[in-house]
Amino acid sequence: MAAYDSTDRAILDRLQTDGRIANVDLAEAVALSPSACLRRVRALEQDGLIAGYRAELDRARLGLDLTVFIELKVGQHSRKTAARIESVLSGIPEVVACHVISGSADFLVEAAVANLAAYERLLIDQILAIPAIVDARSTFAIRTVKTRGPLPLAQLR
Amino acid sequence: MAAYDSTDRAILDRLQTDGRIANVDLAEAVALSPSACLRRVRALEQDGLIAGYRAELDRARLGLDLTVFIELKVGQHSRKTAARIESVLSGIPEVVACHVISGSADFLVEAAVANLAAYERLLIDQILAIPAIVDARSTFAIRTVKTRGPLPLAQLR
DNA sequence: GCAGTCGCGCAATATTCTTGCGCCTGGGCC
DNA sequence: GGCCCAGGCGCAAGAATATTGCGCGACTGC
Repeated sequence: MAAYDSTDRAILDRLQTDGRIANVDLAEAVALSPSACLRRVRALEQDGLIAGYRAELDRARLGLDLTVFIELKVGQHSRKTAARIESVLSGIPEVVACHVISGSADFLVEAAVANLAAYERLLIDQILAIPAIVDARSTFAIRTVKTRGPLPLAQLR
Repeated sequence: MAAYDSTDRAILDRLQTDGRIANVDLAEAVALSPSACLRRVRALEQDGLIAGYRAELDRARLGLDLTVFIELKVGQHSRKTAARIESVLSGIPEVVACHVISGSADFLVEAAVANLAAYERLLIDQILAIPAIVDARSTFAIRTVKTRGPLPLAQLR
């Protein structure tokens, strides 16, 4: 499949908001029969547009009161060290997101931890323990206005 | 409800990975009968631990090739301007996350856009158009190692 | 030891998912 | 203009799943 219409967009839009909506209700919301709707959803999954479904948990209620952004600098760059660093970082449960970035740092990591003590353990024992990481600069989220918001669909063709 | 056990954790863990798993299968995965499992899930939803369910879309396939982090500085701070800025920022579809942060900037925004042209429009027409925003520093994600990863559950009591 | 509470599994019912099928529509081609 | 084909739809039936009431057993606190 290569072209998507406004119905597909409506489906994606709805599923981004409520990923567990019954197909019957989704169908009604986008003005299709359940069978046609389900076929569209399956096609979107097949195409990889829908990568999966996730339950969205509440950080505060989980006891994760601290969201921290950590910029990391790497000493000697090489394909090998980069791969190693990435695999270690993404294996840390507290690491919720991780990007290779432009600018003065090399990685931007988002971590969710319970408190400052947990943050310290994460930073010292896990992140700074990675060889080749020479610097870390942390920024704390004082308040989260929006997180994991829906992706825009306007550009979809 | 106030105390959670390892079965609750297992349920949350599973639902974070596959938010649309059939209750029958979830029940089997956590070694419960379907009815008991469903009651647990409902309780977790009621408690707000499960905030909702979302379809996870693929940015690249949506045509969102650029993830940008934008640090914003605010000129004169006041409760009112802060509230205004937040509401405008979270209303922008491209803004996928937004935090009030510590450090030299005031806001950290994550935006998903199609390309540099779209980024420019977002920055100039939408973000810098907000009064009281005096500076913006953008960092581009060269590659995304991990995004919207599962939250850690180890600290849950 | 006993009553109360909580959470479980079972089973029946309601709801939903899923798939085959025939129909309609629109585009390309004589 | 008319024909043929492909794609997508709705309908309907059967399969699977969700949902709820109910009784039972285990643990708690007295």
